[in-house]
Amino acid sequence: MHFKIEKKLENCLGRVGVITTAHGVIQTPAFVPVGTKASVKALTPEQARDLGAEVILANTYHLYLQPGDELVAKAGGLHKFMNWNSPIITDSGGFQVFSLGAAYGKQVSKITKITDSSLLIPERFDDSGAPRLAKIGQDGVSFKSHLDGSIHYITPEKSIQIQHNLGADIIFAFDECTSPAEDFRYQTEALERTHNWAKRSLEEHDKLNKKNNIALFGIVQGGRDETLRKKSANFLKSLDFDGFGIGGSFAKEDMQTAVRWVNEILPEEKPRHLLGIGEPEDLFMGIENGVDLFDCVAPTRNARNGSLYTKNGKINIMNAKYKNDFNAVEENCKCYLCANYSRAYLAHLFHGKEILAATLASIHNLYFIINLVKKIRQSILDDNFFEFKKEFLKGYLKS
RNA sequence: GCGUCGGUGGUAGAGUGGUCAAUUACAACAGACUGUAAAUCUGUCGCCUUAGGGCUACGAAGGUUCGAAUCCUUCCCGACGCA
Repeated sequence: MHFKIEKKLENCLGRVGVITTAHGVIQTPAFVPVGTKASVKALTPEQARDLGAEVILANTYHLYLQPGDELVAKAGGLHKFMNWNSPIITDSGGFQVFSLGAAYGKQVSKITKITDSSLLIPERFDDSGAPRLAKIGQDGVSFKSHLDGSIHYITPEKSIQIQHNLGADIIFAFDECTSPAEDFRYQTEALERTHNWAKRSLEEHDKLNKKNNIALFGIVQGGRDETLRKKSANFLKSLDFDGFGIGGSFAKEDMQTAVRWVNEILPEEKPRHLLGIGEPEDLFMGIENGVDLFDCVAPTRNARNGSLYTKNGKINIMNAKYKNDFNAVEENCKCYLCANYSRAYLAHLFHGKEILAATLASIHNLYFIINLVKKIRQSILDDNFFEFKKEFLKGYLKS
């Protein structure tokens, strides 16, 4: 993998670049659609490619459980298995440590509302007895499969081995994504663990990467604490990673400062991936603060649930007012949905639970988000990032 | 015409003397969703309300009872059986 910066955004951390991999280039900043189980839900790879995706992100834990990384290796690797011949990134399973662990059965996710104070009270957090499918052990994490209840112990070494079997172009170190509700003591302990796992991930990767065709990114954690975040960035910077992920579950208002603290420290010449973030306002924030890659399930999940992006904010296509609306979801949108179908038709597909609804809505949402990042990229090249940002957010956030 | 069974909120379908404005499902209406346990989840869903409650309701009309969707009578409607 090779990363080249083409232009920088003045007086801040933003930049435009190109990542070159064995399976092609990624023009950064870029949005990476999520295809957890080797499939961008509801879309064929051709559809994903046609709407502008240059790279996708799949998941180590889910593919390890089903169909198994060895089967994927036998099939000739992920690219061949799923017929996606462009770059692929795999996440390490670190997010599942969180989503199936501390967050299991709770309202917490990538973004936690800071107003929900009960989530920020440390005393509350002795819930070790609460049911969860992931438990952190000495050496790694014990997962109980949500598919059949079987137990699987994933170590950093194991995660890297699985990812090499899958054969993505960019892979991630195994980490522990923490909840913002954890107290400082726990965040410190978890960060030490993540750092230890980062080193072990790197060592295992170096053993396996004989052909030198796979890039490994380390993941910065540290919760909402400035010293921990900076400590993490400095530590990871000292190791020989090809790039970095910025992880964690955030209170929305903490995200910008956390990203900035980290990116001011991380080496400029290596790409940075803000993990799991992708709402329009977050994309502007991240890019302005030096993020090169974003992945997020929001466009595809929202699409399947009838929530569609427009330049005037999100709309719920199931709302009664769209039943007789024969306009496109978004006027002048060049996506396949808007070029050919009306709001009324899409609303009908959703009300009728037609499977095509998910496909058409996903095409639109992914096109919208991918294209938004492409426009932001172009605005930096054209020296009008801030004007574009202001104009876009004025319309998008007004409602 | 006789007999049997049945008529419950937008629909299907529970309930069969008080805890029933009525289980549940679907539909409807709205909201949420950020490294995918997610084609998922949450809320509302007779009318009015100063949110305490008030009012009208289980085919219709009478009746029994302190009290009826629930019991009785007649009528109307439907399905099936016999003529």
